[in-house]
Amino acid sequence: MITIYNTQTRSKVDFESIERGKVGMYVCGPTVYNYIHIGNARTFISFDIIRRYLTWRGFKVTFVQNVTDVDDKIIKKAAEEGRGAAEVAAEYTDAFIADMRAAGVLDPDIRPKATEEIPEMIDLVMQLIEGGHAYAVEGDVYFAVRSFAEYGKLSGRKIDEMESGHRDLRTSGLEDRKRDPLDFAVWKAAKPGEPSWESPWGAGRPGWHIECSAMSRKYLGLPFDIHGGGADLVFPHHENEVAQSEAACGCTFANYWIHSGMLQINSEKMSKSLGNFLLLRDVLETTRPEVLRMLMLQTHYRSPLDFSDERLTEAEAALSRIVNTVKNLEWLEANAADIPSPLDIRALMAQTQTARNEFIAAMDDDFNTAGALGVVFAFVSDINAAVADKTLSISDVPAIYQARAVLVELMGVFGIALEGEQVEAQYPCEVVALAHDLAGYPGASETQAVEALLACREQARKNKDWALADKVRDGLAALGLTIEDTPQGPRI
RNA sequence: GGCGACGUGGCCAAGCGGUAAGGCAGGGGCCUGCAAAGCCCUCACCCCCAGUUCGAAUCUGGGCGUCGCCUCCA
Repeated sequence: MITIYNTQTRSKVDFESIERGKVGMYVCGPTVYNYIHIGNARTFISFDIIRRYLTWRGFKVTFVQNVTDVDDKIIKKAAEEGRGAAEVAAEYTDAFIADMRAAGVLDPDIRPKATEEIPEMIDLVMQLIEGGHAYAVEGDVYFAVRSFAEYGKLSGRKIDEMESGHRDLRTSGLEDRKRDPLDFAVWKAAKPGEPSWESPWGAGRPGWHIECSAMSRKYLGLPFDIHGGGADLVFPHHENEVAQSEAACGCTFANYWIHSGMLQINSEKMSKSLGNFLLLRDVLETTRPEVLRMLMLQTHYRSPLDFSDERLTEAEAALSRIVNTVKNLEWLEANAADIPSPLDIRALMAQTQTARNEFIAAMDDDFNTAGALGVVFAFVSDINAAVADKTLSISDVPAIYQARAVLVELMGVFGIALEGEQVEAQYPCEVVALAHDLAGYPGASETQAVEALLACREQARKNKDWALADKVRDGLAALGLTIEDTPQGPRI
């Protein structure tokens, strides 16, 4: 059973998807007015790992991430640069997608753009007005927070407390048009020169919050399973999404709210004023994406994560420990000799099994990547110790192969590909997982050992490593097993 | 002022009532032509105080400290 910390209940709860075996997931994407920064990357990588894990655990995940391509900041940027807002948005949308791919983040299944979903947003606004949850004022439309009794339930705030404690709610004249200072715009009247769409309230554009409400509803339906984003979006963005969506449909919006912690640089908040604002693309100039991921894996996704060059260096060293072990195992497989074995195969296979189980236990517990990574390292130590200074026998190859396959598989769940050619355990992992599950994996059965051995030989043949392939065949022959190569593959 | 999070070895970090994972760095040894990698050993009374309990890093209360959100923000 997977447990997830739900922001709304502020507790870890068992995860049950709405539809058995399927998960609908929505993660707020960026507003494309600049290249994304390393903090954005933390959030997106966190959810990439969550998505990969759910997929690996057997869920069919539908992952939706929007691009907010119409917004005040984009308009401002365009004005500064003397060009169109659409042009600015298009440039940074492309850059965003390129940056995500460079960081090893899988593409979402659906990546809606706000500007292409305007009719759905207008529909939603109309619904809110009809339901008495929103009102139009001179071309603007505001959501009436007092009309939604549960306003504040996600972020744990109460309307009255917010108003009494709020600093400067009534400073601008604009606020007077609202019935309540906390009411927020769901539709904004266009000023001259701004991008706009026709609507029942005149030319204008959608408010930020309504975009996500409309797009998530359209592509996932309500309610859906998981809504995610950075912790700084809890209020007001997500709170407002809940209010709009639930006021309109009269149902629950999202069952689980997952928020990733903020990234800090050298223990300080990242901000332009502090001069410590790091773009993802700049970091990736000098850092491999696996190393960045490794750094992020070492901290739980909900905790603040401190980013620094020192930590990057440490992450690189840590990763190389795993890589070295994989390389070592590859070498051992290729150089197994026809001699009596000094290796305790059963122990190694049991450790492989334990590692896989404990990895799952850690990840099932609210995606505890740091704990899971600890399991991986413990496994690496087990392997290294088992194999240290030994000349291995042909008969050890299945156990070695399995250990390596699982190591690669588990790191693959994190989105770190250790190597791709020899072991077919690189992502998509669900295929591998399925195969293992069907075989009652992991176990130490002869059948599996033989299968692993056959796979090994096939790989060797593919690499035209005839010496190794023949060694495997001879080794099996010595055990009384004869391999026959058929058009469908090897058979015993 | 309101809401919330956190404080574990030199650094990072898991831990969710039963006697401190893991990584990085450091020290000693082994292996090695040298090195790298690796192996073995070594390095913590978990911010302070009080309480609950047979037993607490883990629960409760009170301190001290750090940070985040409350405004656009991943």
